[in-house]
Amino acid sequence: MPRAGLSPEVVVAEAARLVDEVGPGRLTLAAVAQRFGVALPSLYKHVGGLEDLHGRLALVAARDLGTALRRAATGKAGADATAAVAAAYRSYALEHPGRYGYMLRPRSGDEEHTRASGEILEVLGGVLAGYGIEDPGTVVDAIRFLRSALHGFVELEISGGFAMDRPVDKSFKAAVRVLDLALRSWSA
Amino acid sequence: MPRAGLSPEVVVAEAARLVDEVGPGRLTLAAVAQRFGVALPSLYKHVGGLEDLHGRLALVAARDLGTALRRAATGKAGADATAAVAAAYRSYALEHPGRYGYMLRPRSGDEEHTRASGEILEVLGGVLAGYGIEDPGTVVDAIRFLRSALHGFVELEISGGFAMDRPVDKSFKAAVRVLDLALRSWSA
DNA sequence: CCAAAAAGCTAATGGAATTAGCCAAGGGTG
DNA sequence: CACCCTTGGCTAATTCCATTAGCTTTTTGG
Repeated sequence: MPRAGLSPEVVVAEAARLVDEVGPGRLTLAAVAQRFGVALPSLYKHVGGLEDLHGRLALVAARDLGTALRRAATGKAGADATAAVAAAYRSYALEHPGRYGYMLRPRSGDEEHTRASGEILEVLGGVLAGYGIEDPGTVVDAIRFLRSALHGFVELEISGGFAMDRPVDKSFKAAVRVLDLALRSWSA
Repeated sequence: MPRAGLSPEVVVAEAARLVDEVGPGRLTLAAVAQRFGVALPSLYKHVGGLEDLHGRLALVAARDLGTALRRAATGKAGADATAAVAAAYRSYALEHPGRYGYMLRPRSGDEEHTRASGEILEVLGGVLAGYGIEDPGTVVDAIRFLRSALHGFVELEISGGFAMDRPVDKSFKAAVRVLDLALRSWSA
């Protein structure tokens, strides 16, 4: 029997692809194994089980989203930065709805996930810097608000929560506009 | 064997209580049956299965949240209404994190859920009316923005996404303040 | 009082996760 | 080159859950 060439990274990457297709909550080790043409228990040589796999997906999502946001934000400031980061956030979530759904459910005590999340927050903090928001408490409030709006929007969009007869793109544009507005006048 | 006095409503209510305790994704028919001291298959006399139960929880959540918001909004306008509705939204989600997690995952084609969601949107629309937002497209945009911010905030809070050293209450107050600000200047 | 619907039950099936333990592949060392 | 031992696959067995089928008892309405 030739070997399948698995590794934790390969397994997680395939699981991520799979979950983006079938949706979060429908990820099974059985389906992952099938994709590799491998028996289910073989996966346990690379990941610790289903829970562990979920946690690894959370890490992948947080990391990839963080780098996407970082890329989008570089060289921009103010409204430009807000728009670019928001668009990147939405794009990532829409293109990877499965893994995105796991992002907020890391393995408890996952150091790396904490770091990856910190990267996301740092990018958002960088956006805020362009608005002259300085006071530490205020920065946290603004980051939380920005993240809430972005997360809420994409999750509602992914789950089909925007059923009214109006292009979601337009609503997103409007949301970005008003986010910029809110940030500009935050200190006031 | 005496009867357990089950009914669809009773089963769903108990499942809702259970899922608020154990968290969404950890709801099993086995656990529900155990709560009633009943064999698992007995539940199938009242609900159509696990998927069906999920959908019913989604309906309960949408309905209850809708009435909570409606109550909070009555007799208020402008910033008061925004604050009251936002607080009610957050309270409901924090007190019922399990069922809240199912709210956006109705059985496909569930008429009643659509109606219940419509009630929520109507309340939010009522809040917007107090800000003089009139243009239909704009109203939809604003409703979506408001809902995104609220949903995103409570979901991040529930999932432990607010780890930074700052009381979440303060951040929520700030979010409500800036939401009011955004709505006031939406037309501008 | 009886019949039939409703509400429980047990039994059987199937799928998924997990654990244990076996065996071959293949890489490094003598 | 041969050997060993780590690694990565396998099968088998267990457990848990969901689901379906079919039986029995309760309840209720005529």
